Amino acid sequence: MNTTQTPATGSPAATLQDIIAHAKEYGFVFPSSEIYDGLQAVYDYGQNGVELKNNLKTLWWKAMTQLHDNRDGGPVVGIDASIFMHPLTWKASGHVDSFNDPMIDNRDSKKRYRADQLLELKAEAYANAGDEAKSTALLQEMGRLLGDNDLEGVRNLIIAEGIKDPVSGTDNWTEVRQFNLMFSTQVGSLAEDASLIYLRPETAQGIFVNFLNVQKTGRMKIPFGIAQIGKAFRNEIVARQFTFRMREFEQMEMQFFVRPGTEMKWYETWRDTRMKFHQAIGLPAEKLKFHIHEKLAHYANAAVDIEYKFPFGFREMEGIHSRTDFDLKAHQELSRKKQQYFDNDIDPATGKPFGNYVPYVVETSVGADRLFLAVFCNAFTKEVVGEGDQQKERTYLKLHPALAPIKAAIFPLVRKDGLPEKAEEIMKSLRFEFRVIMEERDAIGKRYTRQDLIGTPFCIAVDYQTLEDDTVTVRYRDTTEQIRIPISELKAHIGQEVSMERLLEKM
RNA sequence: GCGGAAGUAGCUCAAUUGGUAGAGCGAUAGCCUUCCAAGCUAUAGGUUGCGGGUUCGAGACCCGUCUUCCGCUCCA
Repeated sequence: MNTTQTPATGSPAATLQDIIAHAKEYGFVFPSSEIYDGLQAVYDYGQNGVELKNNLKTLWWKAMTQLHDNRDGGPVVGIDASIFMHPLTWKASGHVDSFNDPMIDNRDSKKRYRADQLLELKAEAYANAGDEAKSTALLQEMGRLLGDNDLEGVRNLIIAEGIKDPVSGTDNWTEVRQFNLMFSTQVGSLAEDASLIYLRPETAQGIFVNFLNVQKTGRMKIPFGIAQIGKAFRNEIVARQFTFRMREFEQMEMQFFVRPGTEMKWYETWRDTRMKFHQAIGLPAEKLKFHIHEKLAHYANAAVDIEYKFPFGFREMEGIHSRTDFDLKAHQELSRKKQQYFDNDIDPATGKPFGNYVPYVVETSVGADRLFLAVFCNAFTKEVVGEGDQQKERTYLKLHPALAPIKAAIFPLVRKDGLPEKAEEIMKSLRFEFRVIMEERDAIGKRYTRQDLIGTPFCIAVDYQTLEDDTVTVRYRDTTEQIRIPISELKAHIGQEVSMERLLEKM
């Protein structure tokens, strides 16, 4: 896997290591707090990475909100909910109860067990042997220890009870660990008054708890959607593969509220809409596929992933879930606030309005960091160019111009005779429209290459002819070919290609 | 979590048996220059991931630790 192969295209295959090295070397992704040896599974975006990521987020936002209005099946509006939420939120969502298990490993068998289940089995054995008192006492002791979060006590109890691993037959246990999905912190400036809250493990709940706020204040009619981009936090058991699985990550989620019974139609619609998005931004169809979930989460009645072929294989990039009315119903029960919608549309079956109901929800959830990684991997290109002795390797980022961090670089051919001044004039006229930079140092070939490495789609060269007739050459990144056009046409010419509109039109 | 590999300048990598840490590229400043990383000059940049040990002496050997990659495992 880590050997460099030469596929039929003549380009050496890019490995994840090449991509990680490139991402760091050219200011896209840095390991977090690297000067302190980094922090596992946490990364920072650099000066170019943040531009690319922002472009992806903007594009998603526009694709969701601008392209879906009330004339188009169902509008989508956005919100920005806070990361802190009332602790009961996570009780309602199921995150507190489902992901708080005390785990213990046996060092000899390498098997992992739930510590509470081991003790329950032992208690059951006592009960079966007729010693009800001992069984009850054990369960009570376990309950007390778990209640106090005394994990060492739980381990001691397991050993004291002589519980052995059924596989290895030994009691060579590791310490008991709580595999908390969620990060917790305290709210309250005084320690004794502080209460425990969580950093959200998904952005979806911020949408659910605001469902009625948006519906009422926006006079929204079902079906409609609420979109949100925001950070979420999860303690991953195994954090691996660069930015693919991070502890702090950014989600781009949209919850689409529908009339019960219509959810499968909308599920299919959104599944196809989202696939089109990924293809429109330049991810090739052969590197994308659907993966249907066989095992469904506690809240879903249908689920499919859109997977991208990363250098380490096909992996989930986006999930489309039919979440039923699970979340709104759970919030309704726990908060005792109705999460219902009165549907005035006439039901053709009865001739009466559909009436009150808790809406069903179709969710699309894509990881901004995973989308970034997919786009970055796909753009990373190594090509052998030239012939014979002139042959050399060329590396560049084949990013769609609308996604590139910098849209155009302006180079005076030489640093004299007024060319730098002319170049600066052009730069200043273009920078109101898009991100441009000017470079005058070093040989022009080197300047072209530097821009190739960060994916700048256009390089504008100012030469002596420019001084005579106000034309410049525009060099295309992917082909290195050049055309000569008047300065007055630059804005329109480049603007056309770097515009997000061209991408949105394809969706 | 288990097993394997690695960590030396911004990057890629050297450094014989344990004996003064180097090169290329890149970067920066200046000069030169009419188009694809290739001219000239100068400069900066390293307690060899971190901590301990062995030794007269450790980049190298030993222990621990952190980080990364690969394979398995896990992932509502």
